[in-house]
Amino acid sequence: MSITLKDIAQRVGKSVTTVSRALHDFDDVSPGTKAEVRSIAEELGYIPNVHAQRLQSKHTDTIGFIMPTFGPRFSDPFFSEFLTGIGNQAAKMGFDLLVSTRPPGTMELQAYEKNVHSPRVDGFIIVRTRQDDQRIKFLSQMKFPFVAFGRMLDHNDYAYVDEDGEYGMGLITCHLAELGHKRIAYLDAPEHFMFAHYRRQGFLDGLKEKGLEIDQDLMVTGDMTQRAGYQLATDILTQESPPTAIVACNDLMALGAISAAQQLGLTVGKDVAITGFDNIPLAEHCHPPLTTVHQPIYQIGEMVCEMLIKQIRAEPLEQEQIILQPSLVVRQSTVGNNKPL
Amino acid sequence: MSITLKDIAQRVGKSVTTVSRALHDFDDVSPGTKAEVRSIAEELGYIPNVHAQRLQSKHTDTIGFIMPTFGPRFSDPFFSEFLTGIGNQAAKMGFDLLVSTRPPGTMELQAYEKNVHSPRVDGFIIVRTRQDDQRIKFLSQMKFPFVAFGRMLDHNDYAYVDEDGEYGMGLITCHLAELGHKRIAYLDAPEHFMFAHYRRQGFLDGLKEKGLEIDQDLMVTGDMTQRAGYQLATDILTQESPPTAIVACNDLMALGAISAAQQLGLTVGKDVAITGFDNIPLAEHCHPPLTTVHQPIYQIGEMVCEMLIKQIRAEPLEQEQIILQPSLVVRQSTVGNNKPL
DNA sequence: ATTGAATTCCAAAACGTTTTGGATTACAAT
DNA sequence: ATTGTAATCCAAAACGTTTTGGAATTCAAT
Repeated sequence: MSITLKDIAQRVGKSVTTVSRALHDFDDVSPGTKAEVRSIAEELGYIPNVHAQRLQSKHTDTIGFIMPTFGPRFSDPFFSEFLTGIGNQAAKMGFDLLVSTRPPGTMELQAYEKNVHSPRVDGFIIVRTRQDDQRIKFLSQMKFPFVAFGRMLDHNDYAYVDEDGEYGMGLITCHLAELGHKRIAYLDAPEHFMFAHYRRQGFLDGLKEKGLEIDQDLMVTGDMTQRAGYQLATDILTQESPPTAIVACNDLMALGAISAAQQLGLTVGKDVAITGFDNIPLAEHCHPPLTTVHQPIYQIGEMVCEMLIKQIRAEPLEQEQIILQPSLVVRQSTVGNNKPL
Repeated sequence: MSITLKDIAQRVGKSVTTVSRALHDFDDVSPGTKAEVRSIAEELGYIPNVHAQRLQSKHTDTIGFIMPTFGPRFSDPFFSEFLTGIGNQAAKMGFDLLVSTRPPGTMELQAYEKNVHSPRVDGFIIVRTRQDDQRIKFLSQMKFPFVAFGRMLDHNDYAYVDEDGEYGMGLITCHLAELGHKRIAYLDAPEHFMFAHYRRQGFLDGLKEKGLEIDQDLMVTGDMTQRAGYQLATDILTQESPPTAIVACNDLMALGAISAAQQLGLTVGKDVAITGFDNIPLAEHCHPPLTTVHQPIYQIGEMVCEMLIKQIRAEPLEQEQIILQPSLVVRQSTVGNNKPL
């Protein structure tokens, strides 16, 4: 059995009330009693029963994160890094982290409902916002605290952090245009993802800015995996008039595209330029290293978590909505130099 | 405010006891009352308060998973896939999942202690077992339920699932030996990891079986990241008498090694053979595709979770200890054929 | 001596559930 | 009429905490 306030009270010869208040440093407990209570609590190894606390206090000191997973073989490096960010920050601020995994859809929404109604968490972190995002609509309507990584188009009165994907993808497109590329393919993600929307827009803006044509045949969509990148790039590079550059909307697809190009005997960075987006750790140590846009996922995880906890505690936020300006990371997948050292 | 048993009791005109027992289908409640209680509960949208339930019932219906993370930029595809496995299985069996992130060490052990003493979870899932694993020692000593992914050497009386890394690495080593390789380098992981121990053993056994010498200069250790694989392979391939094959103890380091070799102008699969271990999704779609040993991480996550929940529920396990026999996946990083299609 | 204020304490209620240990009623068997 | 049994119900206790609303004591000011 574990130690309760009652046990301490008995040892000290005071009431449970006094012990509780001593441990919480109320000023109607004498310094002597406080010291004694604390020392005995320490000695007995007292750890409060969270369920009693939560039942009484009506809050859970827990934040919820429902991971939108796709299929069983779900292996996205984004999540482990992001999770580390929120996990570390939550621990630092004294919160627990409740994680669920659900494919987007009905079951996912039910998980939100369950956790809201039975008060399992005090707030949610939402990632990969979507057009017409049911999660955000539901939580907004319930007035339940949440912070999102990602914006929405119509709905703008909630707290979020996002990276300016439009700007970032513009940087990439201009970079390629300045290297002389005219026919540039684009490996898109499903359009319901907001990040895909912004990045695509940035690509189109970039083309326009540089006076380049948009070739619809060179715009294809995949599921963001390396496998998809491989297949789409293979298709595109084997058509009659292949592009000289491939812009992938994320690093994973770019890595697949690199493999595809190499499989076709092309030298990436010379015969064809390929770019990604996210700057995952893998991007630096592939061959050739990938030109991409950096996204500080770990830090975003920390920020989002901190904002959520402040919101839960009703502390003021300096900024409700944060948009990070990304930077371009130029590597050899666009600027060649693949000779042996 | 949310609906409680009291609210239902008032509406039905029965006691709280009866309402509770009706909802739990006890047979000392008349069928008519049960029906009425249920319909009213449904109508009011009753959801039980988990904290009251947990305070009363002494169990949490929650399993804990403390991710051993290394540094902030922690991006290991293993974790998202494994997490999906345990998350899905836990949801299927009606359990919540509490996740923490801690670098191995004191803070990590404190997290276990906190979650055990304040009864936050009913059991733990442990991954990447270590020599002299404090987590396992602590939980065993506390008689607190847990299931591990991974074995230990001395301590064997706990439930686990593991893949036979010794056998798997033996397969790889023999495969390379049969291709005629004599000088084979080994990219090891830190020796305190049990999986590293077994895989290394399999490599050494394989060499011995094929009558090959062990060259200590060709055995180097890294931190399992792609970056480490890149650097170690660069070192090894630029020494005076480089190996003809590199065996990495995991896929991530193997991918780094592939990049390193390519950076040096070598053709992987022809000039040098490189192998991994884990068969992460990336391994299939890199260039050249990686010869590796498959590890069904998602399924292992499911299994471990199911075993843990059964253990918590005191249901019998068919098997307390499961060792999976892995299979070799031969791809072009060892068997060449890198011509354009 | 009385009043007032400060200090230190605590019994009881409350949070929402489940469990315990009967109580009540109805009805058949004696 | 009494006993036994089955069916149905419930008051009260319990889980461990925090909060409420005082009570008791001390000591200084009047």
